[in-house]
Amino acid sequence: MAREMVRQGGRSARIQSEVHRTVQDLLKTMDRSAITVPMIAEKSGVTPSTIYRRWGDLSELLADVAVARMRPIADPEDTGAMESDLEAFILQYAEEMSSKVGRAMLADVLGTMEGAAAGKCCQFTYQHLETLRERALARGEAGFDVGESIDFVVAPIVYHILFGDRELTPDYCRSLVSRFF
Amino acid sequence: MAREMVRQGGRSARIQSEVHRTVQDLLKTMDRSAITVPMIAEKSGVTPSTIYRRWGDLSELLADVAVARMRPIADPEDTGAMESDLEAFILQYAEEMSSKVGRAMLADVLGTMEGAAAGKCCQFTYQHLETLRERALARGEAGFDVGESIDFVVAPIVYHILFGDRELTPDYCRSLVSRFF
DNA sequence: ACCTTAATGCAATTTCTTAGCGTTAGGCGC
DNA sequence: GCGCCTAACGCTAAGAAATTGCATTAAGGT
Repeated sequence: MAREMVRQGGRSARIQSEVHRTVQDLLKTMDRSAITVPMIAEKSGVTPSTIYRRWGDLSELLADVAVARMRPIADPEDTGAMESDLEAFILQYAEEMSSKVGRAMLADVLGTMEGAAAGKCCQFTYQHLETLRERALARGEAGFDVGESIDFVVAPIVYHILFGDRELTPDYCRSLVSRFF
Repeated sequence: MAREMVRQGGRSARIQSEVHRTVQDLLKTMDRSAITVPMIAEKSGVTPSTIYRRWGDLSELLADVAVARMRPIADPEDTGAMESDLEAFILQYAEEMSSKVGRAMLADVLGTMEGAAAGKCCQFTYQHLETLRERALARGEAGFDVGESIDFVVAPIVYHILFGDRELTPDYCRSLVSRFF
């Protein structure tokens, strides 16, 4: 579910954004395990059956909301040099994702194998890295392999966030970046 | 929930293993999203309330089962040399985890932040790697840093499994290992 | 402006979850 | 071994959530 809307204007869109907003509000206020569909329905002024029909179940709705929140609004900061660009991006990425809401979003996105939630969300970081790479090339720098940067830098960060087996200090993140180059 | 049992013999243990077995059976037969607590209860001859009391909810039960399945039964194979040891271990790890049930287990384990499911399961791979390291040292080889091996080899594999953004070929896994050394 | 139909609302039904209470059976001291 | 204590279970009823059919609303195209 969580289908692409066939009708993307008017009431349908209004309900989608209303539901999304309500979910985000609730995520701030309470624990995710306490959130229910009827609860979201009431707070957003929509009947539960509408939510079930459009999103299938709670986990898919949460995944949908998480993906929407992860969707980038701006390109990563331009610091003037490739390595510092990547470092800045990674530090921000690590901070966002390791926060309480960030981990919740990751869990929501990975929690449902249905839909392309995980795929979409990993595309976002891929695109950002691609932007950094092109920017580097435009400057005349050597550039870097985006796939390898994911293996060397992004993957370890995500791993440690998910399994909670290591503190994600800025120093550690920086060491990942410098190890990559 | 999914607490360590206070009483670990007799009926309680029998029920636990019966429920676990039933869950594993169901996972083979049907999609995870179709499995319900009452369903497990009936097939295992246990009342639903018992399951809810012991495990809290379905996701925690699934996580518990997944951790139990991931718990290693034997040390990794001894191939005679450190690099081939690690390669063999990683190839098996990648194959197990990228399978349908493997991905489901990962999702289950990561799906619940309650309990230490994720922590336990990442400890298993840590211990295996530590075994390989000690084995290497006993042979007089240089050994390797377990944490770094996770960053360089395990993390990329897990990342690509979870986000489904890349085919996990044996060649790719081998390249991760050789890149690490 | 009208027509078609996707999408929603409502309500009844089914299914799942929770909680109280009595019963069973480990584990422990004797 | 024998009996006590209580963790853990089964049963049942109440409560909450999920599903489904049918009527209604409102996009989007003609």
